[in-house]
Amino acid sequence: MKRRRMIPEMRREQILDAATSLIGHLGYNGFTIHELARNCGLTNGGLLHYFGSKEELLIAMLEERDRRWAAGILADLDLEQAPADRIECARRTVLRVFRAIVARSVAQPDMLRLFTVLQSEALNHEHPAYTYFLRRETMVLDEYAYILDGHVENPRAAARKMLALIVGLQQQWLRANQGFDLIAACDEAIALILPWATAAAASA
Amino acid sequence: MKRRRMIPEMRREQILDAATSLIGHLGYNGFTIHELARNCGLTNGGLLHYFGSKEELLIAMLEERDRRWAAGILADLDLEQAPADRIECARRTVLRVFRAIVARSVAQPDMLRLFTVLQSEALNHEHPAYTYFLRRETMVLDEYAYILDGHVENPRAAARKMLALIVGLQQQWLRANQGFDLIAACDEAIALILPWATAAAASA
Amino acid sequence: MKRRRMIPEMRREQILDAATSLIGHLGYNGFTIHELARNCGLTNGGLLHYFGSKEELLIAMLEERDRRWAAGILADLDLEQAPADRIECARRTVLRVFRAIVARSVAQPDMLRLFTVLQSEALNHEHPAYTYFLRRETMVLDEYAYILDGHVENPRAAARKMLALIVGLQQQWLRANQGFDLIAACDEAIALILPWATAAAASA
Amino acid sequence: MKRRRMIPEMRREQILDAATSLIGHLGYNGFTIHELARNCGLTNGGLLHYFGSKEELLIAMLEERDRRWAAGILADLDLEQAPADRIECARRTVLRVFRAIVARSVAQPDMLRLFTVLQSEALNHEHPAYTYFLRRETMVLDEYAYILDGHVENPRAAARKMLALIVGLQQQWLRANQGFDLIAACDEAIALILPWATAAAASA
DNA sequence: TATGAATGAGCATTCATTCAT
DNA sequence: GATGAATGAATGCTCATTCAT
Repeated sequence: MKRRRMIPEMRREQILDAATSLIGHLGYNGFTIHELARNCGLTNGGLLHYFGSKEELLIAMLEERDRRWAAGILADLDLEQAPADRIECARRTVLRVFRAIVARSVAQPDMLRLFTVLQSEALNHEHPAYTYFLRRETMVLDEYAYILDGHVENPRAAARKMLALIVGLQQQWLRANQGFDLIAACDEAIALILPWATAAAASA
Repeated sequence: MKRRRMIPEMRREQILDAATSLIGHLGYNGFTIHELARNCGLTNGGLLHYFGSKEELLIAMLEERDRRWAAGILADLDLEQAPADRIECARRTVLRVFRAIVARSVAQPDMLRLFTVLQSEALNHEHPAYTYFLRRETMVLDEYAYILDGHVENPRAAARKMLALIVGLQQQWLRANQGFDLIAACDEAIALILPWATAAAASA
Repeated sequence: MKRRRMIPEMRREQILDAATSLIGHLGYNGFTIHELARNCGLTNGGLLHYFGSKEELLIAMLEERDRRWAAGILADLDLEQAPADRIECARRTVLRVFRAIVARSVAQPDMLRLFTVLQSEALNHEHPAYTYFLRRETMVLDEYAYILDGHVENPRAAARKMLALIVGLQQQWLRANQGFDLIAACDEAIALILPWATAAAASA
Repeated sequence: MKRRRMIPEMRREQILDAATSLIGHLGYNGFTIHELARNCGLTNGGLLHYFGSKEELLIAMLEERDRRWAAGILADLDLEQAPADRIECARRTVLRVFRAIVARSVAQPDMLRLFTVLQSEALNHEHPAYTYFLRRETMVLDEYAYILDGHVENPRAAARKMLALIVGLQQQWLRANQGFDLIAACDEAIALILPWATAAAASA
């Protein structure tokens, strides 16, 4: 067989792309190094040349994808109309942030799938990504609470509900094969937590 | 080793109990027939004597557990103070139903775990429980919408949000190692969707 | 393929026989579970049904073969002309013991090979049989010293030399493809350490 | 990573040093090109640039080390007090030769280890060093017999025993973690074969 | 001279499943 | 009703080797 050498960075990218889709569908326990390698047009060992083991691959991918995910959300925010200060939490900004989060999921459903599937699989203490998602959830809740501060009575509790709504609706959306308008559904959900949002949304 | 013959029904029960816990932690892809058999004190082949294959076991267990789950919720409702008619959808009844659903999760966290883990794993079309959870979600949403009918503007959309909130908070609760008051959190969440619930709850 | 079920004890025996030869030729690092299984007419997993892992197989085999080896030597001693008491260390008995040891190697060269190859491979601390052979050598030296006590000036030092001679000559004999008379060579060697042996041998 | 270019001869030397230790501990089957390369601070392919394959490396190393080994022994002999003629086999010379051989093992235990481990591993006909050690043993026995000629009754048989004693005691010494005086033990052993050695040693 | 991407074969081990007992 | 011997496919990973750079 021909030996197709690729620029390492592109190869890594290719592998992470394929892994995102594969793990997003089959989970960490369900996918195999072999199939991932095949999807990338190389052999078993060739793939492990980049990521020493299945577990390392998972962690490396999660971190890489998470960075990109966050960057994507921030980019969307800047693109639309950047606020002078991201921390300036005017009502419009708060809304725009949560909408950007949801919009990202719609724009990249395979990445949404990845996080959705792994997040549940990683409820188990022995799962290699258990710690990762434990920390991530804490961070996200902190972030949400921070953003909501000043806009609701109990920011921590509101953050929990906001995250629950988004996560729950996303999961329904995936199961329904993306068969309803996730952004609209989330908009309504956000309006539950931020009552003034309805009016703001109308004017947006 | 001693050959401990058991009454078939008890054996089945024992296997399903063990499977609930094991699959709840490791998922369908993550658990092995061998470990399940070991947990039940019998061998590989002995277990498959009851359920012909891993897949059959999964489906049989899901149906059995689902029945029991629903029965448990109904029982809780009757126990407290059964309404003359389950379909009589007075405000108090609506509240009691959703509270009973959440209370069940708190009472049997291993079963909650089972559904939570499988529901995400089964997002994949090829997963043996894909169809099962697709139907289940449809049914649950129908049921929720039916219950909420007359109490909210858009029952279908409200059902989506209600389910999202419950599912999302349950997942957080499991990840946080049951470290917050799920019932209280859900009560607040329910109150978001049913604004009159706060007052009702206070009087309850 | 036909499923040839064997009586477990016979299968174990068959596997240990095949393993003795295979490991004796290739060492622990050199042989593969697959080839051993093939030699026994069963598959990879079928073999590991008996011995859970390569390492377990090695240890189990060593212990089993060692027992049999010692039993063989004792049997030879009894057969020829059993002394009233094995511990009665008259000159003739001492001679007969060492001769029986060597005779055993000649009678079962594949087992000699096994011990010879593993003993050197296991000089490494990380080798799974390192501890085994460390203990074994200590025991053998103790035993030799015990037997030689009263017949030489320094029994411990004599035991070292006796063992060195036997081990060294056996290795030469294996490399020479059994091309010289090991028993004669060892007899001469024994006579070096037990000077009265020559006369005794002549009269035996 | 920095590409540290070295003078080829030094690199070869470095590799052979590392290989001596690694193979001495793990054997030919047990060591890996990768680990050897890592020990030398270069990569897999970089190492094979010097020795085309694992097998070639082994043979090259054996020959190189053997030369050095013999040279070391001769050097030791010359250093002490060179006899006019190495072949002048006066009693003192014979003693000094065998002592030099043993002393070399004590001075370079990693090289002793190398030969000890490989010698047993190479009992197998398929081993890449089989022929090498077969020839080597023949040569050594010839040499020993030549040296012993005139000093014992049967030089060939005495050579066998002498080699067996040295090899056997060396192996014990390695297993005992060098926990006894090998030189003293060998001196005694030599005295078994050359009875006049005791007196000679006393006078030396 | 050396790197490191990639192969292809092979490794010990695991797993769901079958089936004679 | 249950055991446990055995299969056959698969799994993650390792290894010696090749070769473009």
